[in-house]
Amino acid sequence: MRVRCFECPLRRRRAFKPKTETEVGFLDALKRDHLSVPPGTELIQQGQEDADLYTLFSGWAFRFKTLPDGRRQILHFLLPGDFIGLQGAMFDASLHGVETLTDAEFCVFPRRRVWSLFEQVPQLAFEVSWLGAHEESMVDENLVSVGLRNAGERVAALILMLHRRCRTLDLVAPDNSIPFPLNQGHIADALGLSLVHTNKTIARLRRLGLFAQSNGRLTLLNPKVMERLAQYYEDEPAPRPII
Amino acid sequence: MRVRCFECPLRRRRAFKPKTETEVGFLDALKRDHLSVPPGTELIQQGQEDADLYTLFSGWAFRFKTLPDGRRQILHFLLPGDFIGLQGAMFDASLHGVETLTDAEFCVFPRRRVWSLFEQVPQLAFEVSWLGAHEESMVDENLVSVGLRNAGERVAALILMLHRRCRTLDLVAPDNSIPFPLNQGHIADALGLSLVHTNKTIARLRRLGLFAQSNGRLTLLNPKVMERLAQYYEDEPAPRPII
DNA sequence: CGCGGGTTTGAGAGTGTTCAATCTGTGTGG
DNA sequence: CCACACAGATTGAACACTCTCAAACCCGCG
Repeated sequence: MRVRCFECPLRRRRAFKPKTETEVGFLDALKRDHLSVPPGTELIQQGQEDADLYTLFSGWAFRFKTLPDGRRQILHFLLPGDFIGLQGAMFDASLHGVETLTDAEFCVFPRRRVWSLFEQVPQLAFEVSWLGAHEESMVDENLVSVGLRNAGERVAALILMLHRRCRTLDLVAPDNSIPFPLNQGHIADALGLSLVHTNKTIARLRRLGLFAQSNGRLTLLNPKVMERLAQYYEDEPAPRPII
Repeated sequence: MRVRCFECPLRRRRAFKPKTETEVGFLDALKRDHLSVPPGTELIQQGQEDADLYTLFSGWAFRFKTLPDGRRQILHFLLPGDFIGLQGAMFDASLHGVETLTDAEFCVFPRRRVWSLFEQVPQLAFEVSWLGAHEESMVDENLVSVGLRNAGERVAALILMLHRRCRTLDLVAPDNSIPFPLNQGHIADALGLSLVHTNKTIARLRRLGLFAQSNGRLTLLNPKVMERLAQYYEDEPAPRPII
């Protein structure tokens, strides 16, 4: 079922900067479709040449690359409000794939019309660039984890980052828990660790009482120690654009 | 000494897309300064709040982040034509530092005026976004290296990537050598390896006859084997924008 | 009840790290 | 011209972290 940008409930959350009527009108005209897919759907395939642009409306997904021999690296995780496919729209082919972790909905924008956005609504073009720069900063952060931190620190940093992102989206429950649809394979592929070692590391941190997991949710039990362990500190971000 | 955009020799190289007179005129008006600095200069500091935007006009540099305890991760290397500081201009503070590897020159653009570029010259705004997306794709690639490849594969992939980038800039000499201002510390910090292990890995690949180094240059001796080792294959890129 | 995906555990083999020294080439001051 | 300082490159050895292989285990589902 179609969701009109005028009534978009996502945009209204306090995480996002408000838009003018004109901007919303333009986006509503630009939006080609509203897509619902199950977990494990490959929204964009690595190498795909005609990938459209999307905003993740609900659910979780991730961006990844695979090597010829099949090894997979998860580049970063996508949460509601994230803009998807800018690289694909700029280059001939998408250099990465995108796959859903949960049931997910997407707003679909035709790739042909990106240029019209730059031409006609500079404010939206600026926000697209902002989102691109923001995505890059998250990849930067992941690269720091994988390049500099050991297994325990990486797991801690990943969980803290996801928890912080959920906080800005008001997805944190009163008991400090967040939805957590990743399995250990995803975590391993995101952190550049083997599945077995990821498992043992998670078990160790859990035994240390840093966090707990149950029925698809993760509860932060000791953020202080986690932050010290991962050397990960970040303040509350200001409201961000949404396309 | 000031270099006017009208006479910019860099832009004329075949690596870069041509610009209209209007675009060049706008950029020439936007350009505030032409900066020359020695090797090891910190052009942008991590956390700096008023960082301007730059185009690397000549020389090499790199973008990096450091953890509170001093460990440093190099995010990616900058070559002539690369656009610097978009993240810094979009956010309150720059989340990374930028440091030169060689004598280098930069075209300086005031951060206040980014918006005017989006507002007045959509084509340039589009190209700024293109460059941002392109930079992200390079960080993606590095993350794949650090997350998935072992030491030998990482070194091979890094050298192949730098060689390919030099090729597009016509920096490859007839003997297949490129300028190579990185020391082993930089390589280690870029690849997430210790200095000692980086040294031993480089020595091994050199003994295998894959490449050679002498007086600040690196010669690719066996690209085929390198590509197979690193599983790194990439075709010649199309001309790209330059700001 | 059996299957499959995801999780857990143990053990041995490596890859990569740390510590500590040595070596080399270059530049500086006497 | 030599002594010395210094940064970067190199080497060896012991140790630690992470990987691979192999096997169980758990749980929801047909």
